[in-house]
Amino acid sequence: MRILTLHSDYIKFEPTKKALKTAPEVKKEAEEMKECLVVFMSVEKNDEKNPEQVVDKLVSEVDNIIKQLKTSNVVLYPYAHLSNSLANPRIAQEVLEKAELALKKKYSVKRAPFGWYKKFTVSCKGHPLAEFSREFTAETLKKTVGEDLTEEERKNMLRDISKMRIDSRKLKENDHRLLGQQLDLFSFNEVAPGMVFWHSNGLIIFNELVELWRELHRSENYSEVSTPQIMDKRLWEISGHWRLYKENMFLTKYEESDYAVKPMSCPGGMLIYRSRPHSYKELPMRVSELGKVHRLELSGTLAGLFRVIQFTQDDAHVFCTEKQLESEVTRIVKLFVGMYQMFGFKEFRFSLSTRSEEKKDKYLGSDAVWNNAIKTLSNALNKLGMNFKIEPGEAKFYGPSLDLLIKDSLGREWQCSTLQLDFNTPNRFELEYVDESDKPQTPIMLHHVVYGSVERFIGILLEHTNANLPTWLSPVQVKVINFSESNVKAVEKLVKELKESGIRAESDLSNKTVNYKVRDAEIMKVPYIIVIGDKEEENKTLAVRVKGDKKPKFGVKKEEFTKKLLEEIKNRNLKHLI
RNA sequence: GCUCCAGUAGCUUAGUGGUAAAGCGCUGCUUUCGUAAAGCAGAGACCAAGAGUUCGAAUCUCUUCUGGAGCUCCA
Repeated sequence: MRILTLHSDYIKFEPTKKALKTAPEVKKEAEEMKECLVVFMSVEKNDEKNPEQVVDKLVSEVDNIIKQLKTSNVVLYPYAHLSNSLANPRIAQEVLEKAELALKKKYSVKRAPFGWYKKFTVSCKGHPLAEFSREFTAETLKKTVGEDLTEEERKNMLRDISKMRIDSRKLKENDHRLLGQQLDLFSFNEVAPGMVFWHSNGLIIFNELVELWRELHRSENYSEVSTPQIMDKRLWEISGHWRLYKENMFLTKYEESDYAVKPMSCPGGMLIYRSRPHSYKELPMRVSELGKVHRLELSGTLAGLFRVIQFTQDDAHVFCTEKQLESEVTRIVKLFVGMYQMFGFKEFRFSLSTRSEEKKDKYLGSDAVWNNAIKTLSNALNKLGMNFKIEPGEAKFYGPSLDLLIKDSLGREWQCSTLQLDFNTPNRFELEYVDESDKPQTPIMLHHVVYGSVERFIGILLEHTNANLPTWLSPVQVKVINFSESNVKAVEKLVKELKESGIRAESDLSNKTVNYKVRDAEIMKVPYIIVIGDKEEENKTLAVRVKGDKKPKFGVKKEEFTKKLLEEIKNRNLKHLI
């Protein structure tokens, strides 16, 4: 809420015409008050969350001001022009009415009509305390007063935020949102729209994917870095984000300076590059960064894991010379293709995103630079014999990009991996290396992501496989079930041994029938189900049921099972070895 | 953000004006079972939040929040 108070000799006002259709009817008569405090006020969007608190705050502000003046007359004057983010009129009127009631207990109050155009004259006294303006909201009130919630407020609030239900009517059976709930992988909560709460099972998948990503990048000589989550506005001005991406960035403050929560990891990475001089001998220099990024998205675009506000980008930056560019592009394209074949995606194609002519001011860099970049990308693809389609107007603001589109088991196309050429950022950050003849040169930069967003990739993978994940990705790899109470110890021993050899094994010792427990493990998509009964204890073998099979395999030797399973996990096989 | 739709127990749903019903899950007891659901009993929701209409609201109206479909945007 914003208020402007004037200690006045008199005020006269008269409604002329309705400004809002919903405004209550009033008499079109002039009203007047003498020797009063005129409070011009506007109720703002922020106040909607807690109108009562705002009323309290308004009353206490008026109290404070009046204490210093010799008057007990108050005129409440709704004055929308004080703000450009007005509250809903209903709420504004409610606040106004409640404020009037509260103030009437102490003062003689007049209220100008809400939702009407009014003509008015006012005579301000002009002494030092005659004019004040104040701005406050429910939140700042909370902080300034510093009071804890009452027991009841806390309970109501907790009840309010503790639910988020899926409307499954229009979702397919294998929708990742439903699978995520069934398999206890992740959830969403209204306190963090568009941000994932990873449950233990889901985080296992997440971490396995990250581990694979790390292995791949390590083997191609990437070094991994990590940069801060929020950084000073100046950095984003340098990078160009402030001008071209500001509306998507979360802003915050630290000691009077503006900060932005990173929507991309690149600018931070540039500062690491700049932290010491570089030689041409270091190039190509490959750096990876698993960055949590936040992007303000229109609320209607959010969709499960597919589109979120906070996500994890498996970013990488390669700094190289112009000569090295094509071979780096080729290498990265191969990296992409290899990766998706690993997950069993067989169909894919490339698309080359370029600028559109109409919106040239939305991009950084000259024509020559752009044309050159596009040429390099298409050359590399042609040499690899990969087909691609050019998509004008799809490029990022700093350079053209090459996207890998994969087709999932449902025939849908997804863009996950992308490779972006960036001839601009290195210039803006004045990145340099020293060449053979000891002269400073600007490196060319490549950005690339393999998963794109780890969150979204998990969503795609869940639907692609209907959550029948390969063993290496399964949250629980082996479920061990006891036949009767006498077998509990044998089950516990086996689970302990499996865990010690690095297998994610769990027991189910609950007082249920074997049938029931097998069914439960099948529903939870556990790849291997082992039942231990007296027979197994006597013969020292295992009865192993592979997920989906109709019958178990009896008489499996424990050592052999463990060995094959470890092999399957280590090689990240898509198919079961047992 | 816009348009339309939805929000009832941990989950799936029934309940269209008289303060909530069921299945699964959970807890307890019985049962000791051979590869997709053993039996009985019990606990558990003030119906997303707020306001309004009404003698009375899960149910009608409005607002807010969140989710879904589409538009738009994107990793």
